[in-house]
This record gives sequence, structure tokens and C-alpha cells, in this order.
Amino acid sequence: MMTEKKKPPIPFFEGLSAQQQRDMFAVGISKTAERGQKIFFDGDRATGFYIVLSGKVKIYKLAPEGKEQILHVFGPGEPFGEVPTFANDVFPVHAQAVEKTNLLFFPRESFLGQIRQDPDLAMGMLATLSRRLLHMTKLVESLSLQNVSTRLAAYLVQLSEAQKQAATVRLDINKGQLASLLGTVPETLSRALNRLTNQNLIKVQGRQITIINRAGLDEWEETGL
Amino acid sequence: MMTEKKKPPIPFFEGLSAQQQRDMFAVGISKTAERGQKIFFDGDRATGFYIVLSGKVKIYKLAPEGKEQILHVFGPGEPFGEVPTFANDVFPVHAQAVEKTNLLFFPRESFLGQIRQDPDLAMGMLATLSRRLLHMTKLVESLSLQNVSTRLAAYLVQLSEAQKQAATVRLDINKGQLASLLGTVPETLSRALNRLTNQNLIKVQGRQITIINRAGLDEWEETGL
DNA sequence: TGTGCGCCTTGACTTAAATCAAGAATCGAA
DNA sequence: TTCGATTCTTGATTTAAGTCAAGGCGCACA
Repeated sequence: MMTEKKKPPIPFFEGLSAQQQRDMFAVGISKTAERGQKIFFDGDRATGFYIVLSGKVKIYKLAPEGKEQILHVFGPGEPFGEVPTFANDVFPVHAQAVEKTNLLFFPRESFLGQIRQDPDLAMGMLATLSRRLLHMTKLVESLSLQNVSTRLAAYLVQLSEAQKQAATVRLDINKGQLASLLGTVPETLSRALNRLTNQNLIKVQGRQITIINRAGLDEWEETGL
Repeated sequence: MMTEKKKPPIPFFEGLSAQQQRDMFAVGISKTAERGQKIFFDGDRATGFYIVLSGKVKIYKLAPEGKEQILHVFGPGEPFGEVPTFANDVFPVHAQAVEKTNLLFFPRESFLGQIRQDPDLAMGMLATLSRRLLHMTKLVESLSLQNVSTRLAAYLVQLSEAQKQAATVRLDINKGQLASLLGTVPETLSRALNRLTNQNLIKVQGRQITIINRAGLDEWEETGL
């Protein structure tokens, strides 16, 4: 029986016709990475890029002393590694599977061929890169201009929004990882959660976080206090 | 006499034929901004993007209390504002002329038309956005993983590299602005310069900085001490 | 040749967050 | 169900960097 892999929607390919998408998938090479397995290393030459079919991949930098800063966690449908692939450069980050992950690998050359034939493909990619860039802009803003509690509040609001405004959200990564994503350490995150809890803005039960006072969180976001 | 404006090479338009480039310039609208003049504000709807012909433009975010974080300083030949223009969004940042600046403005619609006809133009944009993204990635990295002296050392090394490995580099922005670009305040930058000076790594004379011990600077970059 | 104004530096102090160290809670597997 | 290992929390301490306040330097311009 030919069981087809479920294909998550791939924003990268949004706006492409069904035929174009089939063409793209045709040049992709299926790969698998186990939990904890490195997909590429900071400094590796980029011979192509990846799209996550299932599982999760974290993209991170390593400081000399070993502390890591997670830049992204990519899930199904999300591409990574396109940037250095395009610029014909080396990967500027590490990539590691957070759990068992299925990937599609697009070798640089075959992809370039596709793009030349197909301007719309390039358009879709441009949209994706734009969105990514916007995201980085916001990350820089929050890292440099806001304190940890503010960043946390913003993260929770955004998470709630992503989950259809649910008052109770569930972290999809553990708190240590969340700390790294917010550019801090677990201890500090723990204290930030306390601060918001003490102000009756949220309630924390493990990975489950209930937003008690959404307006109050927004306030934090804006004023930084 | 028809004095032609000097046209800096525009990476964006690299790979276009002379005719294509003329077409592009034809749809560009010439604008001027005086020193200190705002070009657009965070939140403005993006109706098009700009290319710097001469002068300098800083792109920055503002914290609620007024502190600014500079994201980029763009000089001749560099485009800015394409991202939200492309995503049909609002500008996520402020743009201000650091000095008297000549600009070319490309309205969204006319540019989109060009792009559709011209895959190479799209390729150029992809490369530009990729580079931008790389830059932002590095900015995030340095903001979150490194102390001010380390960021400063990295900046100086990079600047020296940009100026053909010159041992003596000249800051093209004042120290207050540099502080903001490095995600700090003038006082802290001043002290960071002292630290590097005391270790005999650099010599500072106003905006002129001489790199005495390049290897030592690299060391700082890597070890963060 | 002042003098007024940015720009920069310095010192004293405060503060947010990192680090260090110890324990609790949670979870999974034998 | 108990052991072991992560993961998380808490308290004490240190540290980098921000803030506040004052003064100096350089320079354009009258």
C-alpha cells in the first residue's frame, strides 16, 4: 500500500500552483533526524536547504563557554537554511532535531534551476524571507529594549493569539528552552513567571499557563512595567 | 549643462542589463532628506521603498522611554524599506537621515510590475534579503551572547575588514550612534573603549581608531574576555 | 578670541540579570 | 513504587551595564 506522507502546508510554497508544488517536491530529498541529532553545524558550507515535514528543529548559536541562544524552533512546514544556501555561504548557526524529525532537503543547484523557470516561486520565497526578517526585527527590539518580564508577557500574549485567543496556553517547549528563546536563563525566567503570577496576571501549572488578566499583560508589554 | 547624479552600484540591480537598470531608475522618484529628517516612522504604511544615492540613513527602534536601538545604517547603493513594502505591511522601524541624503523612492505598485517581468530582479532581492537576515541573526547573537567590549571588538574588526584591513579605521557615525548600534549607551561605550585601550589593543583619537593588536581583538571576540 | 553648543568622558550609584549552590518537583522506566 | 534523572525553583551573591550628575573638550561662528 502506498501510504503517502502527510504534507503540512508550506508557507514557502504558498501562492504556487499545485503543479509547481509537485515540481518542487519532486526535487526534494527525504531525510530523517533522530531526537538530538545535529542536522548541520555552524560553519558548514550550505549545499542546500531543508523543510520540516514533521517534528521540530532548533536553530541556535553557541557562545564560547557553551551557552546557547536559540534563534528559532521550526516545526512542520517551515523551511530553514535557505539563507546561506542563497547567498552561497556557510551556515551561521547550528541545527539540531529536538525530536524525531522528517525533513525534505533541497539541493542548491536544482532549486536554482526551478526558480529561474518560475518567477512566482521566487515571489513566495520573498514573502517568507520578509516575514522572517520582520520577526528578527522584533526579536532585536525586545532583546535590547525590554526586560525579561516584558519579553515574557509579549511571548504569552502572542502564544495565546496563535492558539485562537485561548485563555489557557500550553508551552510547546520546556521552560529551559523558553528561557533561551527569550534570551535569558531558567532561573530568571522562573522569577519572571513569579512576578507575573504575583500581580495576578497569570497562573502557572507546569507547562500550562492561564492568562487571568490579558489587559494587564498588554500593559506590561507597552510600558515595560 | 546636464550634470548627471553619480549612480553608486546598487546590489539590488546587479545582474540586470543596462536597459533594465534604466527602466528601474525611470520608475524611481528622486527625494532629498536633510540631516535629522525623518524618512518614515514606525507604524507608517509602506507605500514603497528607498535606495540611498548619497548620504546615510539610520534604521532604528524606539523603546517606550525613548531609548533607541539602531538596527542598520545604510549608505550609498543600499536599499531599505523593501520588506514591509513587499509584505504590504507597515514599516516596523523608524528611518532618519543621519546627514543630508539623496534618495530614490520606488512606489510599491510600479516596482511589483517590474519584478514580475524580471526574475533576475527577484533573485537580487532574495540575495539582499538573505544578507539582511544574516546581519540580523548576527545582531541578535551579539546582543544576547556577548558583552559590550566584545561587541565593540567585533565591530572594529569588521570595520577594518570592510576598509581593506586598514589598521586605522574611521568611524562613519558618532560615538553616541555607535553606542546605539551596539545596543548600549554612550557612557558604557566610552568605558569599553577605555578597556580595549588599556589592554593596548587599540588607540583612539576622536573618530579615528588604530588597531594595535588585531590578534588580541580577535581573542576578545572569541573568548569574551 | 571668546562663548555657546554638541559630543564625549568620568565618577558615584542603582539595578536587572547572571551565577552559584542547594533543594523540590516531575517524570519515566525498571 | 521506587530509583534516577531531568527540570524547575529558591535564596544568596556577584557583576555588567544603565542611570544620574558634573565637567571637559573641541569647534563653529559672531
